[in-house]
Amino acid sequence: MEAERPPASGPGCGRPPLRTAGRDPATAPVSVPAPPQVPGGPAVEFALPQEPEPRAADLGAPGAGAAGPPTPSAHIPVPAHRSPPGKARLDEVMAATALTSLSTSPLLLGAPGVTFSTEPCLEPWREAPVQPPGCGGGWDPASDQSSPSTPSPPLPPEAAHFLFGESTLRKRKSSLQGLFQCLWKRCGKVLSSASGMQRHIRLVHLGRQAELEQSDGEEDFYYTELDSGLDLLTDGLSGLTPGSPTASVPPAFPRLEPPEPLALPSLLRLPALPPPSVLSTTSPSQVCPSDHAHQGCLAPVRLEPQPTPVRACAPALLAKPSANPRKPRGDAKKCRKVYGMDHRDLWCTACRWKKACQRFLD
DNA sequence: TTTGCCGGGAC
DNA sequence: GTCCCGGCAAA
Repeated sequence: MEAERPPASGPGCGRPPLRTAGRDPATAPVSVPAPPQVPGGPAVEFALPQEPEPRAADLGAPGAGAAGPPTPSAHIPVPAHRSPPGKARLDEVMAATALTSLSTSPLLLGAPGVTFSTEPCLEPWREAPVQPPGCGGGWDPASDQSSPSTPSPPLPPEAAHFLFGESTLRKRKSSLQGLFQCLWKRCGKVLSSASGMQRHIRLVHLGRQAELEQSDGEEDFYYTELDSGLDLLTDGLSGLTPGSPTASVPPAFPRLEPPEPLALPSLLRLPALPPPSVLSTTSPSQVCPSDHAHQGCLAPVRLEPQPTPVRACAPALLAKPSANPRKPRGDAKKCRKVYGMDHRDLWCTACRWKKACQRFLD
């Protein structure tokens, strides 16, 4: 009787299988695979693909195995050939950028980047126009159960990095560097100061008055600092320079495009509940290589002047997990199953109390 | 239908 | 604090 207690509170110490094997003649049939969940293997793998995700990625990147070769080293190392760039190289890159972004976003083709004014509205071009007036409010009436406008505090810092960390990082960097390039399509203007660039964007692209000092950082999304930005930029493009310009674009800023053609819903759902473990165990930069469906980590995101989507994702991300904290239910057999109803006294306390099993953790 | 366990109540 | 259980949702 008293021997029972330990395992309940000490997850690591008590391993039931021993007991199971010895004393469970009756329930034996069921308890065969008691150990399966022991290896940490599955847990880790599961982390990323919460849904039939992997397939989406495959679809996006046809058998060519796009994920294979380029991704891993794509965004970190900086090839040597890039060092002596020169203006010509810049122009190339810029041109390619413009071209590619144009080809990937039909929406902007129709509307030369004027539609999204200063409205903080979340992704106006994407969301259905039916959205209620206070578009800042709920993005999806159906799933919006938790407070939409005020994301719950439990935002894992890593997640934040993953989402908008880029912009903040960039800001930090930009204070050190000198050239800033406008990322608006067909623009590519290069200025020497961030403030100048912001003004340029505000005036020329956003149609704002320069007087409106309140730069909410939105402009930051539209330009990039050349030294650092170029690397990322060219990294994204490096693959295409020689041959087909449009070929390798997708990986650059797919963040705006859901991995699946079905688009929006899946995009918003994606973040549903990235097990915190994943986020914490892998640094943002490492996440991508493994699965470029997460392109979120690629800086070039900002290549396209579509600021809001980036942010729009965040609230969705945050809202979801808190909305349904319930665990998916692990595959591990629980005390109930292992010991059976008639050996309830063998269950861990949690199981006895109908709480989450503490002995057979998932 | 079974199972895991959340939420909440009783003690 | 421990203990129990109604009831929900996933399998």
